[in-house]
Amino acid sequence: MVKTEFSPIADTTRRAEIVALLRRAILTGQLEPGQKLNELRISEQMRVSRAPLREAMRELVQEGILTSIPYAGTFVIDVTAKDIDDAYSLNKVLDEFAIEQTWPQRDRRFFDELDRRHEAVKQATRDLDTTRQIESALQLHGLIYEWADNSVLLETWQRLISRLQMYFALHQQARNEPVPAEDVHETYVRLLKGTDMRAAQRHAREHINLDFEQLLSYARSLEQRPSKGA
Amino acid sequence: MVKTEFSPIADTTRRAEIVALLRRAILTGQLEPGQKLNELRISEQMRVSRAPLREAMRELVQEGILTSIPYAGTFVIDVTAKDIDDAYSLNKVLDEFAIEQTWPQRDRRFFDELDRRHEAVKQATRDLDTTRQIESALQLHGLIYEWADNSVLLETWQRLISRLQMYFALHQQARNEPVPAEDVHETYVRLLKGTDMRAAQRHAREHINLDFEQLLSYARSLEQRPSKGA
DNA sequence: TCTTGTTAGATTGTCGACAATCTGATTGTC
DNA sequence: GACAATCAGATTGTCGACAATCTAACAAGA
Repeated sequence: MVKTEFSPIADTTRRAEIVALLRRAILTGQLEPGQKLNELRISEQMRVSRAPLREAMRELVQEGILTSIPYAGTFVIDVTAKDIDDAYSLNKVLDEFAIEQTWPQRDRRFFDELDRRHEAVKQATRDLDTTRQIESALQLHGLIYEWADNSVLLETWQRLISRLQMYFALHQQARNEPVPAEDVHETYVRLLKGTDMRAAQRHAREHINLDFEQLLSYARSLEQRPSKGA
Repeated sequence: MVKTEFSPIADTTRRAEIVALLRRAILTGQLEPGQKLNELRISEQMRVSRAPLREAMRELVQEGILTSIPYAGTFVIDVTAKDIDDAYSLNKVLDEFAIEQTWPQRDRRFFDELDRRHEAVKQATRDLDTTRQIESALQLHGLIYEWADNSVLLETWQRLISRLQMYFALHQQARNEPVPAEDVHETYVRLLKGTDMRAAQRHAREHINLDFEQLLSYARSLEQRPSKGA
């Protein structure tokens, strides 16, 4: 008897699709921070009623990328330098923990998946597809969380990553430069395959440091010149 | 001119009240793990329509204490020993981080608040009010998170605490014993007031350890004899 | 001129009804 | 009797309309 593995079938509710659409629009920067989401207009554009749209928005509010004020509206969260700094410092701690938990569980499948995701980043870089580059880089980084076998940790990471992805997308969009050509993940992958856990943890911390420094300076520059809002 | 400070007025939507009602029912164990929430029945009991109820349930799903299966229903999450273990080990890491961040920011107001919350726990203990004892103990423990001045960390803690409160309530409910009379938080409070940060971190880790061990053995005993479901 | 009261328009919150889907029992067939 | 097809009931998902609330413009009065 062949042992076939079936993945869960897709959610077939409008609500789930709306969540996916909105999330993507926010995380890619199509919807700007602070922007108000008009329920009537969006529901007409999507050809759905307001009920599933509102339920979807509730989910994204709890997910932390929308914020809601009763009778006033629902808005894309604002990005402050402090938010980025907070997320960043927590991320350092979680990374260390995730690596520690994952370390003894690394096996052939782990290394294969590591290579696969690393390759995806390199491909996106070659294609000059910044959005996919950000997504795939976070996917690569998320492997240690998936492998740590701790559902609460994984959830926490995914909430964090929503914001980070948004920050990175805005950053990329703003500076509008060609993506870095060199492969900044080479060392990270190599150390995760090695035998020195401390070294891997240290590198993760410093490596992330680098990316965040750019983000922070960008966010600070935004706050120098506060926008008038949408 | 007197400078009066006003706190934001309460949310006046039905949705917000429903969220509060449901959350309380779940976290105090009135609604059992795995139990299905019938939308029609609950909406009739609360005298509201299903729309705000469903939106409230979406929020609690994202909060991690409900789980939803399309066209099947929304259920209170199941509590497995692994979940508790996962939450527990993450909590240790976060505690350490929270103490580290809070340490340099401790001031008079911090110590006063610490005493106030400690007193609340002792009062609930004297009153033999187990529900309030759990709540106030978690409040005491949460002070280091509120003081760490990291919004992402605080959010993470609050998500974690929802589950922990549920676990503790179920545990208390199950063993049905009088609450411990001795004051297990005395040392914790004293160390947070002291000068040895490492000692405080170490104690937090071990102190939590104790509580969790009880929880874990309880959860494991449940899994030995799986319930038939509601 | 500044403040306060009013009003119209737009938007969010809530409701009741209908459509889509699931579950379990029943029926019919081999 | 075992099994598949069908059907009724219950429940969730979605819709369109109405109620409650907010915002901004305007008018009235000190």
